Amino acid sequence: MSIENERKLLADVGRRIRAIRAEQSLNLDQLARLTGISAPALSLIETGKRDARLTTLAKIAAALRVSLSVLMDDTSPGPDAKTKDAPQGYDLGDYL
Amino acid sequence: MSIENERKLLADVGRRIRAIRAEQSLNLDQLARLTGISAPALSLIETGKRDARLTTLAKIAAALRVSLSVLMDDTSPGPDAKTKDAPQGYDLGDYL
DNA sequence: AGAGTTCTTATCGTTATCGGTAAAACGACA
DNA sequence: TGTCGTTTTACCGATAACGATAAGAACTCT
Repeated sequence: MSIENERKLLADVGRRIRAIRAEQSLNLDQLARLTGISAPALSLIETGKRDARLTTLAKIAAALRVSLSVLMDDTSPGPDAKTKDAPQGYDLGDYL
Repeated sequence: MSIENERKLLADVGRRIRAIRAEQSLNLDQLARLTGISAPALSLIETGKRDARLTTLAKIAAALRVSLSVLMDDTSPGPDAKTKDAPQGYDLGDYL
């Protein structure tokens, strides 16, 4: 996890939240009341400037009536990511 | 989002992390070195006692080589959750 | 230009995460 | 009963999230 990846992750999740909120024609104030999260905090999250906690994201997902994984949605076809079950191997060399 | 649901969410995510870590035969110390997160912090997260930030969960997911949504994995068939795209309707009444 | 709506940014105070370290608890196994 | 490996818990200090509030941008109307 590089620092650029972290920024990109936060930006992506924020963008996704904003898109879903727009689909439902909610403004920040309304989503704030639905979630109990202040509008400024939501703004920071949507613009990728804040590293929200898990329960915060869960509140947003619940208010938007989508699952948490929809917000994470890593359907970016990275270098052949299997997205699930890759427990074998993992040769750590003498790193550990 | 009730406070019980939040606790359950943290416990579930923690349990899932622990399960995946066990599959790969990693101990907390090894995962700590892979993620840069201290072993005590990982322990708190896995036992559902800490509300981790998004980038923290992302580091764990990366180290375990699974996608973030695998950690969230809300495949618990709740009351017919569609898990995606439910933007219509949403009658907020005069609540807003 | 002025008013209205929405979003952004800033500041303050409270609380929580997080890494580090160290100590305690829990195993298993001889 | 011991020790070893692992995990949990407890403290510390630094950083950051979060709510509240208020001020600033941006954008659209008339």
